Amino acid sequence: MAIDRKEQIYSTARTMFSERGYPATTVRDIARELNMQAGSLYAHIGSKEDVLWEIVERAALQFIGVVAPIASSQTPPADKLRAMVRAHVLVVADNLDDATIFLHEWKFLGEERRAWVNERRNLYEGFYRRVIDEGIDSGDFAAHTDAKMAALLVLSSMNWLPQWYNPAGPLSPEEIADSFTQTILKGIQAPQY
Amino acid sequence: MAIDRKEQIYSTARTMFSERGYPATTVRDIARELNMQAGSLYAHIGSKEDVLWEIVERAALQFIGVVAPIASSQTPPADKLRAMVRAHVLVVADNLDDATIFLHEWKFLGEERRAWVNERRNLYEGFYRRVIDEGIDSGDFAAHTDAKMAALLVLSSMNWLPQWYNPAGPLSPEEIADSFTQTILKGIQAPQY
DNA sequence: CCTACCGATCGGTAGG
DNA sequence: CCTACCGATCGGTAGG
Repeated sequence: MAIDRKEQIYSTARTMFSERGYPATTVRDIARELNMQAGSLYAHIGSKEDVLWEIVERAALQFIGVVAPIASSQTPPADKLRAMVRAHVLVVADNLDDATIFLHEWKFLGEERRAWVNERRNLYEGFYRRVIDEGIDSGDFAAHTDAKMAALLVLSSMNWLPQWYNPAGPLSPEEIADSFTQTILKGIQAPQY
Repeated sequence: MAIDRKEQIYSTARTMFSERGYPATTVRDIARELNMQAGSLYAHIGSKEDVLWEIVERAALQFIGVVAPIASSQTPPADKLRAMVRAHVLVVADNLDDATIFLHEWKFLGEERRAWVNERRNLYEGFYRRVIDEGIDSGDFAAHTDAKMAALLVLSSMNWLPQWYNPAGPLSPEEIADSFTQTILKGIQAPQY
């Protein structure tokens, strides 16, 4: 059984960055949890920021990797949006700490890395904006729908999820996703004749 | 013109706590901005945490103070919810830094103060849960509405607002509030006969 | 992975 | 409000 020290360091960092935040977590906190000396960490990591970066980058690519194929598929807009939100919520539920760090700790990265994150965020948000535009064009969603605001409503509910979601709670990720999308879809759907 | 040093310190702290976060802001950062020595701050403040506390407490009381009267008024549920969200968004728009700090930096307070914040949060969220319950009872909202999830949708959109709202942007606070509540209200309204 | 340590910086205080 | 300073701690490195 290969005990991968590097994985342990990242796992501990994930928990601590998520709970206390990046600046309030010290390399000594991480080392202590693993019964190591602070300096010994640097046999496995480049810097504290490198650890944050790897977590953030991984999370960004995971969200995009899961949602992009759905966004570019040929599916009716309402079904597509439902599938995207569901995929997103499942990733969050399985990677709560990564999602929290991705949403709140990326600002402590250096300038270049921060710029990279911003690009991916815009890309990701575009997926949602576009499905809603598709729905307006196809007549599935009401013509007066403000695509930007509707996308923001979807993204807000997903981004706030890590703050309250409890894996031990009564609601499954699927139920949460369905509840949100059901209300929002009904809220933006075109009048039925 | 009385230059209130204490107010200047709090004003600077508000900006910095909001932008960099509490742990990443040092008392020397605040002092430097005001052309003071770090030690001189302590003629006006008790501790760094006291400054955070005063900001968080003030924000909490402001949100509750503005929304509670509406929540307890005799108004049709849909109108009431609209008015509550509008009041909330106006407070956020006028106090962006306080809202950000209230939402994200309160966890760096000591245990007692953190508990106080948690109580007010629950109280505040209850206002929204209850209006939605009222609407379900009165038949204004669909009987199958999940009040908890609907309230969460409202609160999520409001809580994410400080992350993207731009006072120089094209949307007024009223327009933002109306857009969100319009979609959500339509999403949870009872079928019309 | 440890010992030992670096320069820098932290929140805060004493004494004017 | 400044000077001068406190003990503690920070991220990180050298040299084994």
